[in-house]
Amino acid sequence: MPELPEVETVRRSLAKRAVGLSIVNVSVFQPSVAKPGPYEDFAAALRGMTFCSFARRGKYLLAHLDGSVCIVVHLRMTGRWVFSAADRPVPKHTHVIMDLSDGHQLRFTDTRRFGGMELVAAESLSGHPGLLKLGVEPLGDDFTAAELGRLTKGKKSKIKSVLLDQTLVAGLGNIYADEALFRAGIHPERVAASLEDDRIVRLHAAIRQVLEESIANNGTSFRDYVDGEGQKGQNQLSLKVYGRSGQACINCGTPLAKLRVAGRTSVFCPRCQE
DNA sequence: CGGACGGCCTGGGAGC
DNA sequence: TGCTCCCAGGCCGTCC
Repeated sequence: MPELPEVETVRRSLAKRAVGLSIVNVSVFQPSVAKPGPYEDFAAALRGMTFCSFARRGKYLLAHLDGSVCIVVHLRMTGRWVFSAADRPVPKHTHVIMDLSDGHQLRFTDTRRFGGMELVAAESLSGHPGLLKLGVEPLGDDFTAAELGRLTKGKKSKIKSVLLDQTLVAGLGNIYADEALFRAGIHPERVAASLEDDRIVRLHAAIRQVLEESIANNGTSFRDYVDGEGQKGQNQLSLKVYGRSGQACINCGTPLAKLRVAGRTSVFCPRCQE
């Protein structure tokens, strides 16, 4: 499940490999993932353009071309965007292939087809409906403990819901929300407004810590995630609660509990988190 | 406002 | 072995 650290890892690998290369040809095999349609126009518009830079906002990947156009990519659950040798076998569920000027290819593959790419003019980027509503970048300077305090103030919803709300903090998903709450000792169902100042400070630090650690480990490859060169990450080895329901808490040995919060499975320690 | 739920999709695993 | 069912969870839309 690509969340902020995974998207950031893809961004870094693609920036390393694809910046400076231009698009020779675009093949679209699944029109619904290439917007706006018709896909022939999508392909034609990209032909001849050069990748200038790769940016990230929340879980969105932004590929800037020629300073005038941006490919807005969201990997959702199972999306992959991989720089590949052209003679490597094309994986099942590959929906878009871009042939690059050095003979390599950029391949967009997405088993479940929740993800996709959208061509947006640079001047319209700030008005993109997905990007427009995004909240603060959790690794940016604007995300302070005081800011987290403002975001939770008066919120009657559960803290897990707040952390997953992309319009408040952009980039956390189920894995890092659970991991951050565990490190901060906070129960996922705690009402956000009820958190004491010291808990907010701990949570703020925990969020940045779990994201930074995961980026350092090239992301979490629990199921489908790979980076921009098809490599798995290593952060799954550092997870303390996600996917460990029923196993012993690393702090106190209590079996980790599982609960459905905000429609998602939440794993936590019933003793360490309150 | 907040929460619950369905829809979008496929594959892997459990259970029979 | 093979069938059915459930689950994985990002985001949007709808409804209460």
